Amino acid sequence: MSIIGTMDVGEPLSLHQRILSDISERILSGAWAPGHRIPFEHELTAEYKCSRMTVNKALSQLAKAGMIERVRRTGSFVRRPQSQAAVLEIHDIRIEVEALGLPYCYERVARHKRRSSAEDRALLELDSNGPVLALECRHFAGKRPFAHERRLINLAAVAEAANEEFHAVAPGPWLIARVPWSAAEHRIRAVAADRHIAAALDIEAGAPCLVVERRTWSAEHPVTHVRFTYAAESHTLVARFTPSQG
Amino acid sequence: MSIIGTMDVGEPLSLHQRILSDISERILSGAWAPGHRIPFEHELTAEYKCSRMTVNKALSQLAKAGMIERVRRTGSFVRRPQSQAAVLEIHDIRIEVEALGLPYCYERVARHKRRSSAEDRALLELDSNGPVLALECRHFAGKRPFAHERRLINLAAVAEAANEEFHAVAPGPWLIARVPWSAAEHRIRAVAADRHIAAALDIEAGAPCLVVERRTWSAEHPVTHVRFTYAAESHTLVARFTPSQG
DNA sequence: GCAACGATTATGTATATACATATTGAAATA
DNA sequence: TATTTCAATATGTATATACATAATCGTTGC
Repeated sequence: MSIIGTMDVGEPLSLHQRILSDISERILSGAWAPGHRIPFEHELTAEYKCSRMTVNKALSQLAKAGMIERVRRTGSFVRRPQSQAAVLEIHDIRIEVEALGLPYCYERVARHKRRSSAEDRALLELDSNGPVLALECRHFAGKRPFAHERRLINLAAVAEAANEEFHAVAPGPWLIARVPWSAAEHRIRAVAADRHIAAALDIEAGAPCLVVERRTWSAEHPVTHVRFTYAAESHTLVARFTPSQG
Repeated sequence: MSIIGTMDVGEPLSLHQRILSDISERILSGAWAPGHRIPFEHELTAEYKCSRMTVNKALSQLAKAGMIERVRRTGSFVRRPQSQAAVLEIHDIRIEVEALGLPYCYERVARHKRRSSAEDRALLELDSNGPVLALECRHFAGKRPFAHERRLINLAAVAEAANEEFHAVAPGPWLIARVPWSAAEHRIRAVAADRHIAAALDIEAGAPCLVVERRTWSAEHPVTHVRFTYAAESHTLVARFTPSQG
């Protein structure tokens, strides 16, 4: 799946693809258990009647994906699944709402430009007290509030944000279209709604909420920190697996 | 990072690695913005004084990773980051607890073997009413309950589980060591603790909790469904980024 | 018996080459 | 002018080859 890419049954697979899917299928089905030595390159060369380079490319890819481990002079071995790594797709909120079949609506609640406070610097992992833009927004699914957004943008990294009101466009898509980001860190946790959040999401204070925080860097520079808060009933994150690697 | 692998500065990079890191660095830094046409293979061949095959392998890898898009006769182009995909590592609870520097302790609360009920079949996505093993466990960090586990195991897929009491070993590691799994789906959400969970985790009823549910398949067969519940203060999931793909 | 050494072997990396394939752009034709 | 055709071009895939590198095995020498 993830490693192999989509397998169109119709078209003729390339040799590379065929070797890849054959082997990973045998591993994932359990036919070749963890620790099993898979055939040597020269054996696969014979089996598939192709050059060693072709086999090598496929096995190297499986090794990079973490499904097998290769050791010189000894052979290639099926690795046991180690960590339960999953790919979590965190989409734009508009897309999530529209996937529910509900009309999406966005509201900018507040916008402040200021010198970064100590708290701002902690959230952004910023050294200097340069200017930041603080935003508060709400995202609606139909009439109901779907998510609350509290965001800081480092104006040293994204100067043009200072001229944007964010009345019509949400800061998330605005930033994605503009800033190539190179790293991000997400933190996901459950919290009880404080009064402010409860009012914004139209729920009871103390009700459980899902909080997704994201910090984004672009080439070493902190770009933005955002905290999304969802009412418990409104939202579930779904992560699809990947089987491999340690 | 994810695509490039760890970059040891000390050792001499292979040409392949050098091309890969050079190009992705230029993309991630923003020097080559989304839509930008990166040099043709024959130009890179000249720049790095290597064969086209070497360049091709590197570019193919970047394309597979979703950083660039390649179109014949036209060139290769930097893709814009589309979805905020993040890799969420869901480790074994013992490892998480020990990472906190606390002693880990496991308790099996209950164990029932039964024909699958309608609810069981819904959770496992099972068709037939074959036998299942229902387990309830608690995981401790020091003296405090850290997580509550409620698990169903499909005995049709893992018959040997019927003979295991799970007194000494937690079902998670036991299964991982035995069953090669090929797919998993995670659902993450916030809930209020009901009375049962509240008692198990030693928190107030109604307190916010983080719930991680996982369904696992092995070669088309449902293997297990597990629901972990964490008290809000005790746990934060951390997901690291990946920049690319659509 | 044990350490040192070299031969063997499987993988790692790179090259030159060949031909297939998709797309563009210009020339030829209707 | 509109359409078809064809050559040029960049990528896609595969081959044969070469040499490097790491680990193992068997032999030799102490």
